[in-house]
Amino acid sequence: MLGNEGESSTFASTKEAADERCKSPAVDGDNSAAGSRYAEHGVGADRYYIPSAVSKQSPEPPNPCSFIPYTPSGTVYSPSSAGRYPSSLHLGSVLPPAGFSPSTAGRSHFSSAYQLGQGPGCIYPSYTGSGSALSNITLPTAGPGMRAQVYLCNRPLWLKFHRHQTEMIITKQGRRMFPFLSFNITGLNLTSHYNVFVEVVLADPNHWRFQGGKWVTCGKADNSSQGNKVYIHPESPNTGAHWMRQEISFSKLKLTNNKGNTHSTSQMIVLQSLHKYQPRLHIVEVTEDGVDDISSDVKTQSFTFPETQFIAVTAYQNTDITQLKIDHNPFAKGFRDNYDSMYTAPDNDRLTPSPTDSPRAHQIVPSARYSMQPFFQDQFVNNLPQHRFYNSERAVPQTNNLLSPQPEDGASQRWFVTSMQQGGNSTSTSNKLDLTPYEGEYSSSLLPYGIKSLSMQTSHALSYYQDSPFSTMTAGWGPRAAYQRKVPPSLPWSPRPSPTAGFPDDSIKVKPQVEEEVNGSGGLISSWTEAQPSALSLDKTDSYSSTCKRRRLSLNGPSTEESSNEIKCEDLASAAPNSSSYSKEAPSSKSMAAYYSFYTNP
DNA sequence: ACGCTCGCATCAGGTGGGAAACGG
DNA sequence: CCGTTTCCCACCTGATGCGAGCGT
Repeated sequence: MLGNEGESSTFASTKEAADERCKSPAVDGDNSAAGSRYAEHGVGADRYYIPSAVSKQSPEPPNPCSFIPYTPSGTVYSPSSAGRYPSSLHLGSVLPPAGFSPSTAGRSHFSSAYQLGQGPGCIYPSYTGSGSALSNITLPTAGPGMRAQVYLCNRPLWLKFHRHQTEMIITKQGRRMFPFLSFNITGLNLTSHYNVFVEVVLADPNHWRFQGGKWVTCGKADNSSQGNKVYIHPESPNTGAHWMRQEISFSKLKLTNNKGNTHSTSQMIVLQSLHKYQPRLHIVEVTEDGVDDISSDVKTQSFTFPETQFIAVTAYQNTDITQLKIDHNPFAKGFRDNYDSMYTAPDNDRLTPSPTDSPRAHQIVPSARYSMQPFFQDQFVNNLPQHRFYNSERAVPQTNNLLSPQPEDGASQRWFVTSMQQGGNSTSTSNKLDLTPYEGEYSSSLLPYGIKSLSMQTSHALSYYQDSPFSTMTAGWGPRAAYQRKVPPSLPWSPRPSPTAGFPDDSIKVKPQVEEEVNGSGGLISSWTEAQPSALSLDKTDSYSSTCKRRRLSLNGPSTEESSNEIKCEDLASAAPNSSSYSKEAPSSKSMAAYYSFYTNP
């Protein structure tokens, strides 16, 4: 479809910066992204980020370029990533420590680390033939502003969904995404103006079908689809300072299958059911009047987060996804059988949900909510989000990473291809792998949060938003107070603590898996892949499916418990490994330190 | 008396489920 | 016949408006 066709072309087509985009960033990003995507998934990608400049400079071959600069960090990953995905994934997990420790170092590190960049090939577009254009595009190191870093604010939530192969409902009138895309951006020129928009491109050349409890390919994707594939952030154009001041949320973005709707096109992205898509974030420097600066191709930067890929559906296929949506989407509270329990018992829900749920909150928290300041962001980013940050380059880098890890780019590509061809399974597997590591990180943080928040009280008033892990962080910060105020009243559930109690078990259970995964980079992958299917089935049966069923069937009485357990497990598992990494990372600010320590300690 | 804050009610919009309709 | 899509439903959130209470 559109996306595929050419990212470059797509972009070009895209109104705003089509021209420019074509040239560069977009393309690069796409490619890179794609590559990373398949190879690493989100995980790897997140972790690895490359300087935008680099990535842009040379998408494909570029990798080398981007790489070079970041090599150092790259090296770190390379080992891990080098081998294969798994490794990369691991890397991601691993990297954090190394890269993270120094905030600054961390960044560079990340950049290199991030494979996310994904090579052109990875993404479907690339499939079509990626673009040389991309590769050609070179980002000048461009000014300071050019080195943008993007952090996926609600990544933990995305990872949760990604694990089960995210599904997004598309309706005639348009349906919002959930989780929705929310980013924190750094590295822009404060005074320069940028257009920020999301493009959704075909993630692979397959048509998907849900059979036997899992997604399998069935035929080729319909590339002929037409319709808007780009959603421009309503606040565009705006200054770099504006974009970096707070999280950039695309919560209003709607997905539709109604090609005929030209009116609402600007607000809706037209997709085809049962096709897999990959959202991409594009940042285009424009003139003050919002006109793309044609003169500078370089000014376009693209970011792809593999964990945000999803399959468009008109009705949910996987009950796990349905349950996740219900548990985390505030608007779906009405479908929570154990609504009460969720608050009381399931920290997980609360914890996870809230953080995740309130992607906004997450996002907001870090930036807007707390009114993070640059330094904070850096810290934040460096510490936690590092993984998440991507430089525009990052995309390339990712590829690089992939490449790096794998000496042969081609190999990486093959891998991608294979995965794609394989179908959901392979992809899913990879995803899972990636996810785990990341999740671990996040989850770890989350869990603690959850626990704390619960005890603290927050969530309630805060509801979804508060939950965000950051909230905990916040706790340290001023904001928290506010939350507390509200919470008390609403919080009937002092019980939260209990949930915590529950964690231990889950955590323990989970840990083993995580460790295994982490340990063998190569092994991990394999294990994951294998696990996935089983894992999925298991998970479903155990946690989600049970939950789902319970909800619908009310099979399991204590659905809440199950759900909570699940969540906990995930979080905990991830947390454990990560926690260490976090602790390792040096929080730049005291608050951060406290924050981390807080989580880690538990 | 004026201004501010808080609480309640209302409305618009979003969500998944289920059944019906549609198409191959 | 089967899979997919569409429509309607009940429920929930969030934003907004209005009024009451309180402080200056």
